[in-house]
Amino acid sequence: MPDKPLAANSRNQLLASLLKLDHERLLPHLHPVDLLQGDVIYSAGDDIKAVYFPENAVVALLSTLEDGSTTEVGLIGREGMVGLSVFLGGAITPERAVVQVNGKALKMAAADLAQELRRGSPLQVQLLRYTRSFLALVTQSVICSQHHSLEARFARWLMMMRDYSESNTLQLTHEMVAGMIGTRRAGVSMATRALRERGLIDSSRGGIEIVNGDGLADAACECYAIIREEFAQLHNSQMNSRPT
Amino acid sequence: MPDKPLAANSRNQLLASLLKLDHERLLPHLHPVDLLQGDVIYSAGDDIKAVYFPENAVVALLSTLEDGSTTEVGLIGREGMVGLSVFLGGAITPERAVVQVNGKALKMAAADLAQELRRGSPLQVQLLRYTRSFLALVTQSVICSQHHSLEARFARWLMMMRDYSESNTLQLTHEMVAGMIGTRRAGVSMATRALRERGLIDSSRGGIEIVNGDGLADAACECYAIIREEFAQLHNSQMNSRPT
DNA sequence: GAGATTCGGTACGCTAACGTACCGCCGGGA
DNA sequence: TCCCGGCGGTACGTTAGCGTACCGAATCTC
Repeated sequence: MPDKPLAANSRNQLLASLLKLDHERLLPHLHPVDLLQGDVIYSAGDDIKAVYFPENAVVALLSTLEDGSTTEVGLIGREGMVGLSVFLGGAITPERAVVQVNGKALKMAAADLAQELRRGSPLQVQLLRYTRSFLALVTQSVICSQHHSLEARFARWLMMMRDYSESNTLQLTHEMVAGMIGTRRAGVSMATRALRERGLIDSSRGGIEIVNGDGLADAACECYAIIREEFAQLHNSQMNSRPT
Repeated sequence: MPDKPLAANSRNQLLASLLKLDHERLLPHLHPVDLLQGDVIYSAGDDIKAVYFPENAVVALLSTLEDGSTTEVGLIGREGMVGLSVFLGGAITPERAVVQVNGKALKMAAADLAQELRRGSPLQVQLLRYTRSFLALVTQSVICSQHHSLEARFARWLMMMRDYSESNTLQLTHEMVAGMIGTRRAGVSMATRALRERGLIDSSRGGIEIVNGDGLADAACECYAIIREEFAQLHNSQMNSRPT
């Protein structure tokens, strides 16, 4: 099975898994947008006016507590959609969605998505599957943040960012990472040093480079492999239901 | 709006929200079963042969790590369904499901559920809504286990169990609680003592009694109120779409 | 009622991570 | 070119929670 997307198809796997017929019906409602790192797509409690199908952008869902501390509860990339709540029957989003990696996405009005789903679109089945994988991701994060060390979680997060962005070079400050994995900035600095001393990453001001992906995967907690497996299955099922 | 269920309706809110017509069509496929504390409904990786709509039973979803440590990632009661994965397009369950509180549930073959959904049942919409709330629950647990103290999480958990079981008396050992909130047994013992000294709970061998619910709610982290609110909304929407 | 088993209380040393703070450095803007 | 704000390195005291272990009490079994 070739990995090359059909010309008419989006690089977003959710959309790419649709039959050409369905995909073409959606096309007029899909508007390409550029997402820039730091862009806030939704704030907590926002009405969702549009959903986004990332093509090569990566978006993080952040949960915030009363005291201001935050933790990332999910990452969304090519395989999914930002704004799942709309699909699940809600109008507002409980979390902040922030762009982590620059890239393109296809924007669609929430109303258009609702309309498409009402007509019994195959997109429904794909979104259900994606919801399942996303739920698995969040679920794993619960036990991960309960039992795994900062360093192991950091390594997992770096690997996931690498997979999502398909790049070994990540532009981010320790402060941002701290907000993602839910710790202090100083903790990230120490974990960075530890991983650098093990020869797994290289770091500079505002950036981290992964120099030994395999090693970093070993340094990551088991959650990395589990989540990877879940999304590999999702990817397979998306590819299999794809037109030839 | 009376809280008294219609004679024909189940005490499970998901089912109760269906139109009489739809509900009656499902009836032949719904088999009452008694769930006993400790019963393992699914083990991790199991094929899901049946789903369960709890009426007054409470079921916990547990995630387990390689080293054997466990954490509860979700609770399911009257408002939902055990076996969401089936609805989300999966055949196997990633987590263990264990009965926490004795009670009745309605069992339905996975195949029957799939069939019902294929015919475009209103159950679909209800399950989507429930999925949304469940996802919110898991999401909140991520940030909770990252930032809140053992004692606060314990208090939250007790309050949630109280709400689900509608009883101030919970039968459970410290060991079991430890497996739920993902800590040591000894930690639960200490937290129990702390809450008892504050006059919020009473404890005996194999049991905990909540003597001051309001106080315990205060002792719980903010996550309790957030989740409660989410499920209150779900409950409202379930009641509103219910036949009169 | 004796013996076995489970359960809870408590203690000890230990470590990961916290909150905080200070400082030097790099890089962009005036 | 200088300055200033952001960023990262590092340190210090503190603490929550861990792993472990031991003991007595409650409960179950026969």
